[in-house]
Amino acid sequence: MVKVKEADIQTQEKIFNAATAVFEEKGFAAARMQEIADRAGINKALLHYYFHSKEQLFGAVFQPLMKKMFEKIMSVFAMDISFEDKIRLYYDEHINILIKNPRLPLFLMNEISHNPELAKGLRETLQYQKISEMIYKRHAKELREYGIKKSELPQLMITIVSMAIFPFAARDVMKMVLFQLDDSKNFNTFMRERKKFAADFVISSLKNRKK
Amino acid sequence: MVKVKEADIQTQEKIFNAATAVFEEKGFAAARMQEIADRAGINKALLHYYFHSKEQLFGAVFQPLMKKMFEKIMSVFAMDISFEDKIRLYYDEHINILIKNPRLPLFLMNEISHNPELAKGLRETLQYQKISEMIYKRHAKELREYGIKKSELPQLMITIVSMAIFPFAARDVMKMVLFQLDDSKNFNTFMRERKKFAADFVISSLKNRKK
DNA sequence: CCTACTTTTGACCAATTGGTTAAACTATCC
DNA sequence: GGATAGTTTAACCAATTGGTCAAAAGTAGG
Repeated sequence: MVKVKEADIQTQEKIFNAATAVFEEKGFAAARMQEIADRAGINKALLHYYFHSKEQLFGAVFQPLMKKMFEKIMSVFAMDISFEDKIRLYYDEHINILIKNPRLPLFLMNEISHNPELAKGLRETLQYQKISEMIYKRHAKELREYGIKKSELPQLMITIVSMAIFPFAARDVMKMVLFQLDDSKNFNTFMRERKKFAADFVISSLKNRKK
Repeated sequence: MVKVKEADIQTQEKIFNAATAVFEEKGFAAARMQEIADRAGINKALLHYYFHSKEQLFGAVFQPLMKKMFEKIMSVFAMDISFEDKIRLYYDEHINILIKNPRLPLFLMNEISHNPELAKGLRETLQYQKISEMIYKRHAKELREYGIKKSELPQLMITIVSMAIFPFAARDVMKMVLFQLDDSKNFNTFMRERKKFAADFVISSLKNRKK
């Protein structure tokens, strides 16, 4: 019988965590297997004992991260609350997550752009088509009132999402241009204030549209 | 006397163009000096004859790209037209540029996040403080009307900019989730339509703010 | 304690990579 | 047309990197 001892799981988990950290910090190309092994406190040979290759390890780290992030984005939009509440809840929840994982958006977007294969699973996982249909049905009245045509839904969704995600991707640029050098408290304050600003901004725009 | 023959300039330019393409495609870490030499149609030794090291070559490519892009963003906001016209002009011009250089935003943000030193020159180049003061003075009436406090100007600016830039950073994800596989015409159409959508969205929001 | 199996390690390897060197080539000036 | 200075090349090098291997160290059951 195959034994799954505690040590196994511990080691595999240690590797997984170390790999996540290193890949997220450095990106796939600049990440070093040696550094992952070091941070996991193990030998490089043991690393290859648990994960055949760098590619495989990367995949094991990347796929769950990607799935978790995109599902989180979509889940709010699938909830049974008013469109206005959805927008407020989305900014609140997503910005909270991103404050805890500020490097994630840039990491995900960059790796996917260098290897689009990585995102192949997303279509089935996210089922944008279905969610989009559902949103348009559930909020038919509001969206008609706002004058948002079905064909404009992608524009609206991307607009909403970009206001939360973009600042994290542009984080270091913003720190340099808008704030004092490497003061990350300023940035987090900015993002916490942004929850309300962004929600108000979007809702205000929708309520004022000329149909 | 130091001669600057045509061949010199040609060679240096060929290297510069090849390096720009390769760095932008692969990123610093994954870029290979050999590939840059190949694409420039020259020897790897000659590459090092014109640019001592990979770092130096990267700097020579990166700095002008970064400066050009950020100055372009700022220049529209410094013009002497109404705030509403500024917004429309900004989306029109910047999205046009980005359609021609779709990889640039992700490239710039990613390299800066991996090496913040790269953005050190931006503060003096962009002079956000000055431009921000100037905007607030020139559009005092409009901004008061919109109920935008001085402290909220960064939120507004980031909002405006994010709506144009974010889709390019998330390009491959969007292609996968929203559009058919690798059909870049769809994406460009989306972005051309976005010029109007984004401008209308921002202006509509501003005009409807509760002060 | 002995056997069988899994986990861990140190030493090692082949390929890649950024970078160098010395010689060949080209152009220019006198 | 030869000396001088800049340009280009092929061959080479040292360091790094992902990956392997065989042996050692643990672990559990009988």
